[in-house]
Amino acid sequence: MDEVSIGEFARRSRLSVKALRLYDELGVLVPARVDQASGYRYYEVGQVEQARLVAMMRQLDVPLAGIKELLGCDPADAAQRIAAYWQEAEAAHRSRRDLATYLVTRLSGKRSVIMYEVASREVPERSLLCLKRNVDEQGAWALGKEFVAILRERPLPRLDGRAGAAFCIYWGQVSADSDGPLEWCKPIPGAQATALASHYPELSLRTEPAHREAFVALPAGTAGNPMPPGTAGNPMQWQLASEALYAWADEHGINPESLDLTPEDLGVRITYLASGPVTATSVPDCDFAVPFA
Amino acid sequence: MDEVSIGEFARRSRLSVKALRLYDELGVLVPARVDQASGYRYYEVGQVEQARLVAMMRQLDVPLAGIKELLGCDPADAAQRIAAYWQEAEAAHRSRRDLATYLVTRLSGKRSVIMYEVASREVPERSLLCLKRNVDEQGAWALGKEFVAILRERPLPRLDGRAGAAFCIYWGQVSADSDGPLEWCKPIPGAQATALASHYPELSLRTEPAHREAFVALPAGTAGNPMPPGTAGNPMQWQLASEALYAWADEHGINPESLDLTPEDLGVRITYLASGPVTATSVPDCDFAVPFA
DNA sequence: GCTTGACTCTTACCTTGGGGGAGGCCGCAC
DNA sequence: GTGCGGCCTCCCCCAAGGTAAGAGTCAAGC
Repeated sequence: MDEVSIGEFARRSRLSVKALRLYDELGVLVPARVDQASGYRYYEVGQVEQARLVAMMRQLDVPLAGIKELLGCDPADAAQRIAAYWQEAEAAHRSRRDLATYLVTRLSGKRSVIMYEVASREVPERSLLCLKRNVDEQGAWALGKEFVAILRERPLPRLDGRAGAAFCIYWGQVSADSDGPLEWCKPIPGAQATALASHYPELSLRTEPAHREAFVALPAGTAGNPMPPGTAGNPMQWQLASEALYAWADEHGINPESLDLTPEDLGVRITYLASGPVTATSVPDCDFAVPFA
Repeated sequence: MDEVSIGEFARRSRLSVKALRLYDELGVLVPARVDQASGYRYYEVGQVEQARLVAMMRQLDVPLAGIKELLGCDPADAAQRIAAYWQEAEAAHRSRRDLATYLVTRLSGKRSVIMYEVASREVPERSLLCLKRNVDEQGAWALGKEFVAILRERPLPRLDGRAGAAFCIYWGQVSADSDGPLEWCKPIPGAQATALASHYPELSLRTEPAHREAFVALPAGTAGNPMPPGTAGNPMQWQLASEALYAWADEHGINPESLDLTPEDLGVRITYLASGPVTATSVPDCDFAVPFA
């Protein structure tokens, strides 16, 4: 018989007996036969391959529920999903690497560590088409998608580069339990503002006064970046950005209080600089801006 | 007063109230004052900085016990330890990246994926100075250190390159619960074997018959590499290596059974090719070899 | 001074992916 | 028949919190 006991199977698959029993219970890796009387689990030798697959995925920290799913779908599909999963893991790792670098540098005695380059820009008075709503962490994603969808429905005159880039403002803390308003904005040419706005009944038109902003460019592909940054995965990146802004303000003799930055990062504007469409997989570049007086 | 309640402190530090209470309990981050009557925790505003430090370290997956330690020692020391910790994390990540690549490639339909280059070599009859002992996962490290220390006590004629490189053989499974013998070996010139051996009473002398070995070079800096590979952190790398060896055997018409490789990787020889001394921080290159008939 | 609502306290249970052990069967060799 | 090792289930344990329940506290408004 090419049937082996759980202990033998554990040796061959390099999984622990304990893990195998758990995988059985969760339906991730079920023994070929379970003796009715004794409850003994018997695995077929051929199952070793699948067991090794499970072991590898666990090594990649794929949760067991995910592994179960992946084993269920066809290999090519699974490959694609693992690749996507790994891309996320890579992004998270890069993000953590930034943080580690910052931490080590700062603890080494450097007084203010500049991880991100800060710059300031003048923003002229401009007209904005806005979509503002109270959303929580889940809704943040959806709101951004909705906004993009509305804008894409009807054509809009192109504004060059950053001038035309959409951005969103975090008016309140956006997290699982607090749904502070989130406002998506798209600058439009002032001359045609009223005319254009009438094409978008879902959006409101407002005029933003001229002001100055300090901003940092956030590296592309950092975890949590694609969408609700600070909401999704990566408050640390925000923290590094804030830190950079405070250091910059300090250096340029700007009163940190006049910097419109609360500990909760209210009023922060994230501008999405993606040239292509923002999809679930694309990772737009973005910058983190704060107006100041 | 620059004293704030736990909720306010949570907002400023971006930590959850629950986490703060846990950190208090574990002594990682203790409030400046706890009201005797009400049990309310009050933090000083100045503690925010330390709280953010904790948050960052947690983001890097430093365990709370480790954070507590790091907060205790001086910043420069902490910086160094975090840097070391991060180097390990980087190594682990590279190792997982290899695994992800392998997994995706294999699931994409490639029949045999060669992650590591396999080659074979003729090993002539040679004399070995050996230290063999039953050790478990903890002891594996210690045994290697002991071996190196013994050899370094007294001079030994230099053998060039791989010919002289020390290696260790896993005669039994080395893990937390099974302490299969581990044997460290250093090849010495046959002519002077007996004379040399008399200088090392702690080591035994044996002659290894001529044989052929299939081997793969393992990338440097992979987690678990530095020392007890397969014992410490990284069975997956062994699995990829085994996989590569099996594929190679198949390709070269070698009966896999004649390959001296069990599912438990018994008899595997790890050769350490580090040119410098093997220390706690150096990460030697190594290869994974299996004799075959 | 009282009420109300927001805040905080403790306690206890849930999560993921197992590790460890106790107490009880099972099977095989001698 | 008697070990001995392997296997079973059941229960408790870990990190690092999240969530809920029930009770006590604080501070603002009236």
